[in-house]
Order: sequence, then structure tokens, then C-alpha cells
Amino acid sequence: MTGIKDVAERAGLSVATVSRALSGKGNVSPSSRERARAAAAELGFVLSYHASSLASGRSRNVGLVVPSVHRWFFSALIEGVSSSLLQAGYDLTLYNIGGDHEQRQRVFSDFLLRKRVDAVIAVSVELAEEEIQKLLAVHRPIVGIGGPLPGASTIRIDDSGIAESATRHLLGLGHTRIAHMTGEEFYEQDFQLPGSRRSGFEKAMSDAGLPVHPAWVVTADFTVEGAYASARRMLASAPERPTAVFAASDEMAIGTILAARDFGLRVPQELSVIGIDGHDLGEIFGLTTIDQDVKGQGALAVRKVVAAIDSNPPPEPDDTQHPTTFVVRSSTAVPAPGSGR
Amino acid sequence: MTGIKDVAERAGLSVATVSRALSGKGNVSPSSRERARAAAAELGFVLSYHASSLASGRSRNVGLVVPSVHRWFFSALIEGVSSSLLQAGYDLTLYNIGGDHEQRQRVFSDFLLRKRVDAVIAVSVELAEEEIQKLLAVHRPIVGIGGPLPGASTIRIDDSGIAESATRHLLGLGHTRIAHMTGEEFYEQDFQLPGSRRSGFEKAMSDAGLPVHPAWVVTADFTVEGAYASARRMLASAPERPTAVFAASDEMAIGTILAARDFGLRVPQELSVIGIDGHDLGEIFGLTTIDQDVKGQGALAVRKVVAAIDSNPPPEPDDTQHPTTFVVRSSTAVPAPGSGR
DNA sequence: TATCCTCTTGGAAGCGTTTGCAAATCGCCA
DNA sequence: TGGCGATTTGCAAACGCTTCCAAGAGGATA
Repeated sequence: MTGIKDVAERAGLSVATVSRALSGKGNVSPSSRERARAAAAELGFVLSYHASSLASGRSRNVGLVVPSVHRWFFSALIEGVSSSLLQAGYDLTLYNIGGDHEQRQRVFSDFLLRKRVDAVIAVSVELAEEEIQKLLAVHRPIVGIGGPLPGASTIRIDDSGIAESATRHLLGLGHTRIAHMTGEEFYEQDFQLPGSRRSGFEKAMSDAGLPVHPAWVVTADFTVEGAYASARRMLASAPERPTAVFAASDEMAIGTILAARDFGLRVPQELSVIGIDGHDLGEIFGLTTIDQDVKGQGALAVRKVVAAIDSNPPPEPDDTQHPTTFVVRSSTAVPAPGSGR
Repeated sequence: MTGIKDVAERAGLSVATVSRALSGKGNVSPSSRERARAAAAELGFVLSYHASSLASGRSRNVGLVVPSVHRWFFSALIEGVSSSLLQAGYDLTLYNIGGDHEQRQRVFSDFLLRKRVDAVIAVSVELAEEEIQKLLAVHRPIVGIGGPLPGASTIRIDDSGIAESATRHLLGLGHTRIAHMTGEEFYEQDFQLPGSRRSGFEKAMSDAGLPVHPAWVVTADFTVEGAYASARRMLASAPERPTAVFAASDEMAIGTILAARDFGLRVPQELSVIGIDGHDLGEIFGLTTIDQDVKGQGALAVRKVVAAIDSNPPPEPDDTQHPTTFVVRSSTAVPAPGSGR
């Protein structure tokens, strides 16, 4: 193993100077810098990660905690975060705590706290205030996406607001028989999200003086498959069918469209469907949706943690509301006369 | 920051004994072990990751290199690998080198070689023999999935064999007008995979004495959207339509089914579709496919690297062929008389 | 009881960097 | 040419563990 010593020797410099030259910190004359670089290159030398981290206290490594990598939202976010981090010269350590509660605990006690990461991005994961404080206490900035984190910075979208405008879009088209597919509440994740979207839906409905039909508020697990099953159940009872469905995610909207097709219901003529997300498949399903720019959220999260990492004192926690875009495609339309009757 | 010293002091033991007690290595009397544990717990002490790594040379960290997290195959694999690693007490560092060639280089020079990981799992990423040797030289086991890695252990499926049997399945149903949707060759990734599956297809066709119609061998980018566009083009020319499509991935099979529906072609009556993968959405599309047990492959990869990490001398590289399962659903059937004419 | 072996324990030397501090060097102005 | 401030450089002390080595303790055997 060639170490920095070998480089120093070869370059005719001291270890300290080589370290400064390679890291770019501190003053080094251009000629020394060049000699150090050259020697390192010739020897194929690369700094030892652990030694640097131990000595400097910085890992150039950010932990990303997600409850799933499989659902679209999370995989899109991982894409966004990973490419931004790579740009910034940081590694990404992925903690998929999808499983049980025990796994989640292990991640916290065994992994996150071992000073292995410089910062944490937590997505749709509910953290106890105590856990957050523990991290912040050792100067580990933490940014939350998709839910409030007491005491930490967060990025979120206006869930209730966009749910409201999605519903209003349907109302504006003349729908009155509107269903809502919401998410199931999971243990310690996805916390208020389904609730916020649902309350936006209810608000828009009540503002319009319309009742919320209990049988038309169905739940699914945020996946296409789950929504498909759920939608089939709801759409099976022909006489009492809604003319429009507002799904709390695009995956669920797609599942609903697929279920509708199975029943021979044309979208949008006999059933309008709107989702939230900006899923890549939205285009080919002609899905009207509200795009929440997931990759942008990921990139923003990275900017926040990176800024926080090299800021001293730690910045005040703040709460950023990420903008969304209404994308009107062909899955929503004026209800056909007599449809859903 | 409380260190191991504080724990030692509190437990009335030496630092050395505490280290042994907490790591479980070496002989420690039960009573000392208990005292060490208790003291650590009381102080909320967690070993410093970097210090341990530096001193011991082990990181308990495996690097996973993927070209995308977004495509189904990779996200399923990440799920499998991450949960297995968590079980085994390893961290997962994710390198998504999807982007450009330059990113890929950086991952190699700046990240992987910095001794940051104990082992590497490379998925559908072509590595130069030299790169592999560099890793192996510093005792960093490397396991490849989805393609041969000269000098390293690999896990793969019998691409050409399953392509052949997928095609034979269609032939067996009586199809003769069979199309194949294959993947585009990407720069430095997905290497022979599309080619192998294609050659399996060609072999089955020629064994059956059937010609391969050039217009019916189309390419897409392995995604639903790409396949959808590609399939639309192919299916647009009504008179010269195939009666069956063998897609090299389930995502592409689904894209094909969606395109077929757009043309009012019923699946399987007017178009049979078969894929490869075992995609979660296969069920609701009634997709006939060959399940390659992606999570199982991920778990196996983890077992291999973990075994290799604590084996000395390093094990001989080996090539494991992972089993696959033929799943017959409702997207394939006997061609309707006169269809595709 | 003396001897030998095994199990425990503690001391201390690393592991390979970064960085504070002080010495050396340099350029410039008077 | 002498003096001063700004740069550049090297020494050596961390960083917080792991592990080698030797010494101590405790039994078992003769």
C-alpha cells in the first residue's frame, strides 16, 4: 500500500505539504502542488478514506434513509439525490428501513450514530425528536422530505393545497361524483401525507357543497397493484360508480386507470382520473397530474445538507415548500351525460 | 464525545478489554463482557466507525454499483441487496453511475479505490480487467451480476436459454409471426445481455425453420415508455403485424401490451406477449414471463461477498447460474385464426 | 505443593491522515 | 542592504480504535 509518505518522499516534500496540496486546503506554492500531484499520479496513490475521516472528522458521505426503494417516489428521489451527491463529491449510504421496526432501530443505533455520515436525508420517515437531537448534537445536519421533522430542516409540498386544486379541477369540469383513493397509514412512515391530501379533497368537496361518499374514499398502499385491486372493488358496483377519481399518487392513478379499462370504462369519457407525482409513465397513460418535481426535491435536499455541513454555526432549521406543476393531459374531461348512473 | 476510554474507565477495565468485549472477538470473561456492555449502554457509547475501520482495515461496508436505480431490475436488486446487507450488519454505499462516462471514472478513481468499501457488487456494469485486478489486489472481493466480469465471481441467468424457451413457448402455441423487442446496447453497460437474449430468440426461430423478419426485431431502452413507443411503431403497419411479441424485459412487455391496447388489439387473442423478469406488475397485466428472482440474486450476491470478505486466501472466482421460473399467465395464447394478416 | 497450561487482562504500538504551531523563506519597500 | 509582513513548509501531536505481546490469574495434574 502506498501511503502519503511515499508520495511525499517521491515529491521531495513533507507529508504535511502533500496533504495540503492534494486536499486543496491551506497555502501551497504552485510548484509544490504540481509536484505533489504528479507524484501521486505516478504512484496511483489515493487518499485513505478512513484515515482522512478520522483525522478530519468529515466523511464526505451522506446517509439517505428511505422506507422503500421500490415505489416510484423513492426511486426517483434516490436518482436525484445520488446524482447531486456525486457531483458534490459525496458518497451516498443508503438505508432502506422498509422492513420491520427492529431494522429501523438498528439503523439508528448501529449505523447512523457511528459518525459514519456527515449528514442525513430522511424521506417519509418519522423520527423522534430525541433521535433528531442526538444527530444534531454531533453536528450532523438532517433534512427531511415529505413530512415534518421537529427541529430539523424539511422540504415538502403543499399536500393539502394541491389535493384541493386537483379536486377543484375535477369539480370545474362538472364532476360531482368524485372518489378519492388515499394511502394507507404505515407504521412510522408516510405520516401525515395521506391525511393532508385527503383533507384537501374534503375541503374542496365541502366548499363545493358536495357530500363525500364514504364508499368512494378508498385506500391502497401507494402502488399500482394495490390501487388496481382497490379500484376494482370500488368500480365493481356499477350503479354507484363515481365519474372521477382523485388518486393520492400517480401510481395509484395508473392502477385505477388499468382497473377501469378492465371494466370497459373509457378514460376520460366514463371515468376521469387525476393523480399527484409526475410519474414517468404519466405520459403514456395520458395522466393528468400534479408534478412535484421529485428529482428537484432531491437536488435541493443535497444542496441543503451540503451547505449545512460546512456551515458553522449550524443554520437554523427551515421549512421549504417545493413548487409543483399542474399537468393537464387526457385522463380528465367533462363527465359524459348519464355516466356513472 | 464519549470514547472507548470513558467506557473502560466506567467499567473498571482496560480499553483493550472493552474493545474485545464489544466486538466479540477474542476471549473475555463473561463478567467483564457484561460490565463493558453495561457501561457502554449507560454512556450511550457507539464505536467510531472510522477509527475502527482505520485500525482494523475493515469497513463493514459494501459498494453497489448500478447504472440506474430507476429501471425495475435495478430497484428490485437494490431492495434485495440492501436488506441482506442490513441483516449481515453491513452498510450499503450506492454508486449510481447512470450518467456519463466521466461520472463512471470518478466513481472508480475517487471512490471505490479509497478503501472505503470492503467489497463491490457490480450490476450490469462492464469493468475493465485492469480495474478488477486493482480491486482484487487490495483484497476487495467483487461480484458481478448480469454479465461476465473477467477474473471476478459472477451471478447470471441463462439469458440465451430462457430467451429460447420463451420463444419456444410462443412457437408451441402455434405462432409463426413472432417479433422480438430487444434492448439497446448502452455504452459500457448491459453488455451482452440484449445480444444473448436475441440470439436465443434467433436460435429458436431457426430451429423451427422460421425466418426472422427484420422489421419485427425492434429495440427499446428497457423501459415501459420506450417500449411503448417502439411497439406503436411496429404495430402501426396493420397488414404486416406479428401475432406474438417476445420482449427482452417485462417492462418492455408491458409497454408492448399498452401499445397493443391503444390499437384495439386484444391480448392475447390478437397479440400474445411474453417477457422476462418477474416484474411486480406482471400479475395485473396477466403477463406470461420468466421470473429471474431478482431479490434472490441480490441476496446471493451478498452471501458471496460476505463470504469472500472474511475468507483468506480469497476464494476462486466462480460463475453461478441463477435459476429461473417460467410463469404462464394470460398474455399468451394460441393465435386467433386469421389474426396478424 | 510445585509445575504447566489455558484463559484473561493491560500496555502500547500502530492504522494513515489532518492541522496547529513555529520556523524558514520570499518579496518588497525604505 | 536591512527589516517586515505574508507565504510556504515541516514537525509532531492528535484522531479513536484494534491487536500484538507479555504478564497475571486460575486450574488441573503429578
